[in-house]
Amino acid sequence: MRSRRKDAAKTPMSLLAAASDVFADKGYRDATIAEICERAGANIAAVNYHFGDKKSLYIETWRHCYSESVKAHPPDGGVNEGAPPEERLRGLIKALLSRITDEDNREFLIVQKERANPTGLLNEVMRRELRPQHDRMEIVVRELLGPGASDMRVEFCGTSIISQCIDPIAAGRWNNGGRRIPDAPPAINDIEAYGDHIVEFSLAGIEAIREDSERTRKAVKRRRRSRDASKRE
Amino acid sequence: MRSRRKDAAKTPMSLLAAASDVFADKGYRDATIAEICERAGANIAAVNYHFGDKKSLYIETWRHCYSESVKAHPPDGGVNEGAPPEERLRGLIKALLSRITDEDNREFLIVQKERANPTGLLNEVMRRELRPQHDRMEIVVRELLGPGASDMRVEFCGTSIISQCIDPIAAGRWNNGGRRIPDAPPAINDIEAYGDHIVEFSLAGIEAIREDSERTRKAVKRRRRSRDASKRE
Amino acid sequence: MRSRRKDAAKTPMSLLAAASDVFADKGYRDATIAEICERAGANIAAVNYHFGDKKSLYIETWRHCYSESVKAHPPDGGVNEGAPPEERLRGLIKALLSRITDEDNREFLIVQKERANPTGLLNEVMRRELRPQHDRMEIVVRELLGPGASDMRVEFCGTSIISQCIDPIAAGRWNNGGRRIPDAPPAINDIEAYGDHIVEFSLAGIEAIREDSERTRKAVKRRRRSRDASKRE
Amino acid sequence: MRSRRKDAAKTPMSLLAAASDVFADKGYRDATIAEICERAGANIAAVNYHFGDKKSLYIETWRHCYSESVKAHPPDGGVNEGAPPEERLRGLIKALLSRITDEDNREFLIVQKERANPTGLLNEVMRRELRPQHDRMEIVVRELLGPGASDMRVEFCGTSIISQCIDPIAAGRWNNGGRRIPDAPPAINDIEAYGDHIVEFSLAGIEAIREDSERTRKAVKRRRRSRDASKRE
DNA sequence: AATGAATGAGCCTTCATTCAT
DNA sequence: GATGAATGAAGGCTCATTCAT
Repeated sequence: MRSRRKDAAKTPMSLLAAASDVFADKGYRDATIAEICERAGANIAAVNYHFGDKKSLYIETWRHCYSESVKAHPPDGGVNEGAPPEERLRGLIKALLSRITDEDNREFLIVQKERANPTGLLNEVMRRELRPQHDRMEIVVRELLGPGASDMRVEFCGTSIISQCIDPIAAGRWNNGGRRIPDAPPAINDIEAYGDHIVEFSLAGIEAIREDSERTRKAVKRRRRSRDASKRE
Repeated sequence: MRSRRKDAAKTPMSLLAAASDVFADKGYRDATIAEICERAGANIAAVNYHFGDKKSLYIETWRHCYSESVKAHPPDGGVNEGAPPEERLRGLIKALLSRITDEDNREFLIVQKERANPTGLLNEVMRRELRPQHDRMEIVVRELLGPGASDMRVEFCGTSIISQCIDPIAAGRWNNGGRRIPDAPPAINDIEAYGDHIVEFSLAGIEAIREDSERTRKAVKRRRRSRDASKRE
Repeated sequence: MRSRRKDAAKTPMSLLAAASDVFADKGYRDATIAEICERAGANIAAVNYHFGDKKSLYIETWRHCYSESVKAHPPDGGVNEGAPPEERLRGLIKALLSRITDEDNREFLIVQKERANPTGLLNEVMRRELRPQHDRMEIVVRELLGPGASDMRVEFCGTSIISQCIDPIAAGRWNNGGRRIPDAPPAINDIEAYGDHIVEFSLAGIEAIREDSERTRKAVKRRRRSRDASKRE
Repeated sequence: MRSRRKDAAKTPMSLLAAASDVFADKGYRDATIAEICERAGANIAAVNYHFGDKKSLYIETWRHCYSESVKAHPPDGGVNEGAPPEERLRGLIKALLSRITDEDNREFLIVQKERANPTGLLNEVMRRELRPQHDRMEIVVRELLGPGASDMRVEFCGTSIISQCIDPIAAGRWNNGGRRIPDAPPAINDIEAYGDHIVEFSLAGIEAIREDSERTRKAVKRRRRSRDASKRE
């Protein structure tokens, strides 16, 4: 007979694991407590007993998945902080892609479902994830754009990069075991190549924006100077 | 009292309108026939009478929204087919953005919900939309990349562009009446500016990929020539 | 254009024909007005318009089927009233069998359904059929059993004969187009042979009952006489 | 208040009992889960909780009724296997009659309803009952008919006997608490006497068929012999 | 005379949650 | 600490019937 003490925390963990799968697969509403308990090999009352209600389980499940996700995928992609911004950008992109394409990662799937059918339960908790991700991206992008870039330009570039990573994966537009809708838009077969593409594509995009940005600033300066001059006249 | 006969086609239209709102807001599963009928001012059996069942109403609703969406937003953005590819790209991006940020457009929201929680009911019907969209993008991108670009590079660039458009909107990361999650990553306030940004960012990205692509081809040629030469020796 | 006058009675007849099929196939409860109207090529309100409600249609349908059934199958089997009782019995049996195995006859099927799930709607109307059938049988059986047979013996013999005819057909235990439950008890392939069998089997049965009946009467007489004798002593 | 735990198996049994009554009374379609639950003193969701759905409850109910029926009415009527066939026939008839007239027996009523309005749900399960019943009858009948009887004659005699038992009861043509259609054909008041009648009637019928059968065989032999003789000449 | 849109009651089923052990 | 029987609200769907033309 197994020790009761040791198994004490076992059922909640099984429930979390099962809930991760089911919530990731079906979203909050379509997931049923019955299925979660069954997959966890637990009683149907186990969720309410251990977590209070479905909502709390949902939040707890996200936390669980998020912490596992962070553990498995350091957000800097293993690139040193002192590395040149191009390398750090590559690190961020690679890290993001590898995180959201990790087949063991339920957290991204849950967030995607939540994004489509918001329960509002993860609002508070998700900011802990999305905000820093964006901030990290912003720092690198700002460095690449140069000190003269406006906040809007920085944000736009950050959005461009993150969107390129997330959208095709969120849309299932990549070859994940081949279980995609046939005849749909082409899937991404080679995630690594796609990552390289994003880096190359985005660095060029940023560079163009930077040049444009500097041109604009000079033009503004010029305008301002000539205006000042005309004022002085 | 209003005439019943004259309103013959009115109830189905009211149902479609109500269903558009509810499905767009809650997705297939969370939407209830009761709410749809109530909003349409119809009896609870009206859906089954006019559309057979919830599934058929769902499909019909998407068709309805899609046809309205296409009517309101021609996919070429009003740019002539003979225009230079840069202009046509700008047209595609503007058209896509204006379509999916149109507050009267329920079709995009329904597709996003369907993407997250697939019912499978729109598979066949959605291909009619997604496929052409992708194809149109591919044609312009291929023209911009030049004849030497591989299929994969064309697909990647197309994906990059479409993703930049869709993802921030899908994520609600734009200022749509201010009903956004507070303290979330920054919203896009100026959709028009964001569109211009995508065009500039992406044209530069494509140009970089084009140059890389041509370099690669030359390198391959060089290698081939030298290999042939060494063979001949 | 067809004359309206002539078609005046057409829809009710179509409805009766369709209702015959559907009621015979599914019974009162499982039959739906929608299906009946659809099969009749009539509007869904036609039943209520022409017959008032489902119940009235049901009764009217039975009447319709019954009168057609009687027309097609004279209950004496075509045997002359002056014929010997054995021949008249054969006539009754043949007539009953041919009526209830007639594939165009819906009346028997409706009665069987009504028997299993009584609506009570046909009670009054069915007596017009069942009573005379039983009475006719009783007359012949009484003649065969002789004047000394008790009412109970007459009834029992009548029941025996009618049951042999009805039950296997009601149970679908005959080869009606082969659409029977496989591996069920054997079906009757040759209805005519089965009819001959019933006649032979039943005549012998009646004869035995008759002999028994007479034996009993004599024994009773004997007992009565001896009892009277002992009384006199 | 009664203990819940101890009553663990009580609700399903109550449901089965209530379902037996309701299904026997109204058949599958007309029976409602609401009524069954109400009669069982259970919640409306109890059926789905304990049996999954209405169909499963139906099948389980039949199984329940059938096993109770078999327990209460051994099919041989308590007659020893070594007894003469006349006695064994009497045993079969008495057993069948007592089973289907047992007022506690719901199984027969359910089968009759199923026979009229087949759901198909009991097909597989009913063969387990009908087949053996028929087979048992066939064995005795064959013994009584003698070795020369054709299969068809055996089947016909078996059908005759079983039909005499079932049909009047199925038709409600017996005095079951007086709740019969008034003015209908006469009811069987004395089931025991009717059983005796069936035995006497049928034994005579079988004997007649046996003699006919043997006559036929001799005639065939005679014809064959004379044909052979004429050939030899 | 006849239609078809519309109704509302009722049915089966699902599911998160509670309760007594 | 943990179970599983039981609950009740709610959802989708069917169908006989009604109503305004």
